[in-house]
Formats: sequence, C-alpha cells, structure tokens
Amino acid sequence: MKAPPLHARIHAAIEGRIMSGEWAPGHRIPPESALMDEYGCARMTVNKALSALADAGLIERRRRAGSFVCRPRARNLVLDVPDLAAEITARGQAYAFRLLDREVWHRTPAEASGLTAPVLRLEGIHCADGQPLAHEERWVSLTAVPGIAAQDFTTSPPGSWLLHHTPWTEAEHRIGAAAAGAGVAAALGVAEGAACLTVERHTWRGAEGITRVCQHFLAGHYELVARFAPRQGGSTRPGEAG
Amino acid sequence: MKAPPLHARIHAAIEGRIMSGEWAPGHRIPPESALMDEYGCARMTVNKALSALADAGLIERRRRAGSFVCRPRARNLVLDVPDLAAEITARGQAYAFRLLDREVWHRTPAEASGLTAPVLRLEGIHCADGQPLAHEERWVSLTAVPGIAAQDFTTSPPGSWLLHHTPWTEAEHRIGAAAAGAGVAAALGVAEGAACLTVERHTWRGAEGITRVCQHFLAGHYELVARFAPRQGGSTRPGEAG
DNA sequence: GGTGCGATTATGTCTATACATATCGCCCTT
DNA sequence: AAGGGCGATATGTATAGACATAATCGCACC
Repeated sequence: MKAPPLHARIHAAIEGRIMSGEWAPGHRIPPESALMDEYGCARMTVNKALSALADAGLIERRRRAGSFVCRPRARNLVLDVPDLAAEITARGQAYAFRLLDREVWHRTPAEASGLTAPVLRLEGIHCADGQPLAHEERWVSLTAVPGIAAQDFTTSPPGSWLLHHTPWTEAEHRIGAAAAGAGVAAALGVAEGAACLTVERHTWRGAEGITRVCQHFLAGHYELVARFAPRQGGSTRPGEAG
Repeated sequence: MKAPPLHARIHAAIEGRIMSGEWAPGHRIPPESALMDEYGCARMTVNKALSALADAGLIERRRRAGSFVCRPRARNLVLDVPDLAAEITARGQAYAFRLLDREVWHRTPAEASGLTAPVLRLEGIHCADGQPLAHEERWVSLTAVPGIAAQDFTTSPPGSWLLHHTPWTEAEHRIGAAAAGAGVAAALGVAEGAACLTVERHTWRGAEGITRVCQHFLAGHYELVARFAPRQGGSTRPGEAG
C-alpha cells in the first residue's frame, strides 16, 4: 500500500466531505491559503487538487469569491455502447449472428437518410444459446466505409466490426419500445405485436454519416444498464499503433 | 474574443490531432521537452495540458515510455436523467401528474428491497396534454428522506422533487421493454399486452437506498436519447447554500 | 443616501527548479 | 549466452515566487 500523492489526498478529502453531505451544495470551501496551511504545502499543490475538482464538476471556482460546492449535477448517466456479442458471451451464453439479407442500394432510401450512396443494407438476427434475441436492420455508407464490402457478416455481427474498425466522432442513440411488426416478428419467431425494446443508432464522422441501425430486442430478454457517472476511471491500455 | 490560456491551447491542439485521426490510437505524443520547445514554455505548462488529457482518457502516460493516444474508448454514452415534467413542457405539451395511490409500509416489500422501512409507496401516471403517457410505481425510504412525508404529490411528480431535494451519490437505471400488465394497462387506458418502454431506477446515498421507481412508457410516445460523450462540459452555477 | 473608484482578496496562469520514480536498454559480469 | 546492475530518459510530484485578472468591499465624494 503506497501513499497517494498529496494533491490526490487533498482532492479525496474534499470530495469526501462533499459526497457525505458535510459540505452541502453552495458551501464555501476554505480558500487555497487556508488549505495550504492545513496541509503544510505550497499553493500550487492545493490549486492542483481544486482545479481537478472543478474539472470534475464537483466545485465551482470564482475569483475573489472563492470555491463553492456545485449543486448536484444529477443530469448525466453513463451508458455502455452495447456490444451484443461481447455481452452475451460475458453472461455465459453462446452468441450467434444470422444474416438474413445483404444488398447494395445505389440510391439512399428514406430510412438511411444522411448516408451518401451507395449504401449497404444488412439485416440479421442476434441469437443467444440459439434463441433469437434481437433483430437488426442496418445501413452503412459504402463511401464512408469502403472496407466493409470485403467483410463477411454471415456469422459475426457488423456492429462490433464497425465500432472497432472505423473511426467515428459522434453517435446518437434513440431508445424506445415498439410492438413487433410482421417482418421482425417472423424473424424473431414471436407473435406480431410482441413488445420489443428498440435502439436506433446513428454514427457520424464529422458531418459524414457512417451507419444507421435499428434494433429490436425481445422484451424481457435484454436490458440496457446506465449508471450515474461518479468518475470516469476507465483505465484503457495504450496499445501499439496499427 | 480573448485568447485562452496556453495550457488550454496545447490541450486543444493535441485533442484536435487525436480527434481528426492524425494521431491514431497508439501514436506516441512528443515528449514534454519537445512540446516545451514547440510552444516556448515551461514543462509544468505542458504537463498540465497532458495531465488533463490523461484525466479525460484521451491519452495514457507511462514513465520512461512516453505518452500515447488511447484506443478509442467508444464505450461511453451520456444519457440525460429523464425529468418528465420538464421534457414534456419543453416539447410544448401540457404536463400533469395524477396520483393513484399513496401509503406507508412499515415493512419493506420485496419490490423495494434495499430501502430501510418504513417506506412510502407512490403510484401515479404522467400525462401529456391530458393523455396518459407513463405509469410509475415508486418506493421511497422514509428514514433516508423524512422530508417527503410533508410533500403533496397529488399533482406534481415525486421524481423531480426527489432529484432536486435529496442528495444522492449513485443511481442505476435499467432500461427495457415489457408488455403492459393488467394494472398498468388499466391506468394508462390501453389494452393489456401493449408494448411499453420500462425504466427502473435505483438511487443511493452511500450504502443507503433512497428510492426505487419502475416506470412504464407507452410505446411510441416517449424516447430516451443518448449521445456520445465528447466532453463533460456542464457548467452548473454555484448557487447559494440552503 | 446613492454612486463610483480604488484597495483587497482569491483564484488563474506561468516559470524555473528540484528531486522522485518507473522503465528501457546497454554493458559488464558470471 | 544468460542475467544482473546501472545509467539515461520521461514522467510524477512538489516548491517558491511572480504577475494577471476578476470580483467584492468599503470609503470618499457628491
């Protein structure tokens, strides 16, 4: 057990007092000079701790006025981007993808608005332990992602490949519910009108649309989990170039 | 237009090169000494910029080895905590809450596990322009939130009040779909079996459970929108104590 | 009593320096 | 040739000091 650096200790001490409610929103934090005396260190060290707290949104700093505990932000949740293959495997089930359709459209249909033609249409179902779990209809811009033409998605899903092989800058998810239509119901082997969780995802690189996908999950078989973001502590490994 | 501080400019310059793809994941960033020369500043200034990038998860820093661009994290979405009243009002509809049930339980039922008794049970529906939109069943720990006993929720929803008046440290949402059961269907005025989006939220303060709520949204009438998180730029105002 | 301006305060930014620490790679020993 | 020790490198942490900037407080003046 190694002692953390001083600025981290100051940071943690203040964070603790805020989280515990001892310092309520609006409370004024002692000025840097006071903390400097309390911890017996230089002002830069205190400043580093307070700046980090400000970056994290826990406190707000105002010149001359001082540093104040922010109102609980309470507005951000963090949701993992669903990678179905990985998640299903992680919960101990066998994952499979079955491709139902693959064709190139030379004009962009309305469902894929925002993608420049030609576009690739992929339709398939995700299965867990052999049981259909979700249906997806996907459009991919072949101008934005030319490499996808060479990929074989008859058994592995295009979503994971895209997320890992094509750079993107923005994504938007719309999450809702819908009754299964005839096509989806048939593909999933359920009655028409069955409740489904729907996830619609758009991905862009700058202003250029990359892909648009609409997924239907059988109700009760899949959930999205979102947690309040206390800290972004993801420690990804650096990895080698390529 | 005022010039941003130097460390912010260095930060932005490097972020730009990473986001644009010029520096791919795994690329080694010039060492601090090189950036120091490039920008004609002290190492501490470069260090501040790089440390911030590391905190933000864009780069990883290793002693002796250098600083490297992280793999695209691509795993975080930001979801707004739904505040129904505000959202419905924002889209130009009239919002209303109708309380269906309110009672105090002196033993914690299974549905509210994690909350210490006594617990308050609240059931009601959210309406937009007079039409039922969502049903919610909520449990609140009266030991964790004693103040709620004095609140009148016959017309305004408990969710907003709780989020704004009780401090909490953690929240978890489970988002799925379900067919409406008899009770929910009757309350919403739809046929049993209608598709619904379900949102289940648990909130804690430390280890103490505060509230648990299960909401059913009529399919097609409500969506959650999640965007990729480019930056956590929320600038909340400090507010005065109280 | 209201108003404007200067003094004060607290944070923001930056420098130059120092020492600590982890690690890579080379050289020397065995 | 295998392995250990050691120096070079790059980051990590911290200090003391300096000047800049924003905002508030209080006093002087009208």
